[in-house]
Amino acid sequence: MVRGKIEIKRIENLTSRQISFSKRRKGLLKKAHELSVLCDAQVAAIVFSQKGKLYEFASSDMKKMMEQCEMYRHGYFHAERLQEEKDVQDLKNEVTVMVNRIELLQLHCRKLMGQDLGSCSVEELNEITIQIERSLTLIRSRKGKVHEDEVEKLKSEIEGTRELVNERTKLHEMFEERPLWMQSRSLESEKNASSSSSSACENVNISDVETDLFIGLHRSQV
Amino acid sequence: MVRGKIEIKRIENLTSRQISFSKRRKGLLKKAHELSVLCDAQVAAIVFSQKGKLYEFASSDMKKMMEQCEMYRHGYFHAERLQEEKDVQDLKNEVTVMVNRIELLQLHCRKLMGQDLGSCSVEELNEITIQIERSLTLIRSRKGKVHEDEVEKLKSEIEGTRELVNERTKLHEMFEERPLWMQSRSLESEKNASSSSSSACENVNISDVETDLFIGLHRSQV
DNA sequence: CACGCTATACTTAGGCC
DNA sequence: GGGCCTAAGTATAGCGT
Repeated sequence: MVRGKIEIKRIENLTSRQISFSKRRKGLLKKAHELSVLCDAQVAAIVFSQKGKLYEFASSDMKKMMEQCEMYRHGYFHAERLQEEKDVQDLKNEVTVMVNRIELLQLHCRKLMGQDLGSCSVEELNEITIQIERSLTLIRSRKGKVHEDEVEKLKSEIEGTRELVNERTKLHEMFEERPLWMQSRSLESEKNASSSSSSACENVNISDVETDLFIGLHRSQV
Repeated sequence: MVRGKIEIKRIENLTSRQISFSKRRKGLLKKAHELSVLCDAQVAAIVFSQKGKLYEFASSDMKKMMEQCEMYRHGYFHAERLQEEKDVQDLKNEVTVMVNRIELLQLHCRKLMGQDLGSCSVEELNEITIQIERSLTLIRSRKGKVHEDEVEKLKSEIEGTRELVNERTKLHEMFEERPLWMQSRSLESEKNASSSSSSACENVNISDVETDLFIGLHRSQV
């Protein structure tokens, strides 16, 4: 029956090929199984027929590996994948909500700014007017407050300055004579008045000499 | 040499097992190859030695499949994965931008409504005041317009009503005689007046006849 | 380990049911 | 398709090198 040894190349006769496929496939899986048992090894053999039918052998560990592989191939880990999709959907929803929120806020702002009033009913216009008048009151009161504060601040600054001046004056009083010219001038006028009217002549002369002296002192101070 | 047929169970002798493993492994891969060629099928055979060394045969398509499988196993498709991560990041950025946008808008709104003015400088307060005053003007003008429109509408309604009344009156005039008693009475009085003053008597008679004719025509039309 | 040998066991092409 | 038969071809256990 069987003559020469067969050549390893595609069997052209369909029937023969199908028969061979069946026999050899069984043989291969059997041998895979024998190998895995006899030699205690991890073995897998996978065969697809031309029609796409799957035949396989896999020793226990291999089986696990292949299942994992299959899981990854069919849209990787389902749970993970679903979670990711859910997260993305949540984010998108969030964005939508925000877009709406922004539009509403914008509309509100625009209405407060007197734009896009075309869609407003008379009631709405009244409400906005009331709101804006209230705003105006609030802002004016705030401005008033700010101004008051400023005035207050300036006043306290001035107060501070006056105190400094007072302190300086006090210090002058405590550690110095009152400026001499002040004293002398007042004395002078008094003396002139008194001298022109009726007083001692030597006194006038003495004050004259003293006056000269004071002028000199002032000039050196300037 | 080889006596009885061997039993398919783990070979206890290590050396024998290793030798068998080597021989049978080669045999298996050879048979896998033969099957794939002879029968034009997709075949893969994978063997791990106890030491973890890998030996395999895979026909072309299987090779691709296994590579894909490997890719999936090592953190599924890189490109896809990266794209997904990028998309998520983009969405998150978008959300952040929107959150900022909303905060700004809210602040703007609140300021326009006279709230949270604490942080405003005098200049800003002035700006807001100007804006609000402008708004007030716009809203009032809008209100005025709305009222005008309403008045206009009412007026035109009234006008419409009046026209209807006019039309009704006209129709009455066109298709109906003035109530007979009115006409007769006025003619009567005129005749009485004219005849009683001074004029041709035949003329008065002729007009009487003509009037009678018209009355006849009108009655047939109604 | 790898290779060769050899007797034996296993596989399988071809045929038939 | 599957099962059986048979003979030729193949694989391989156990041995030696």
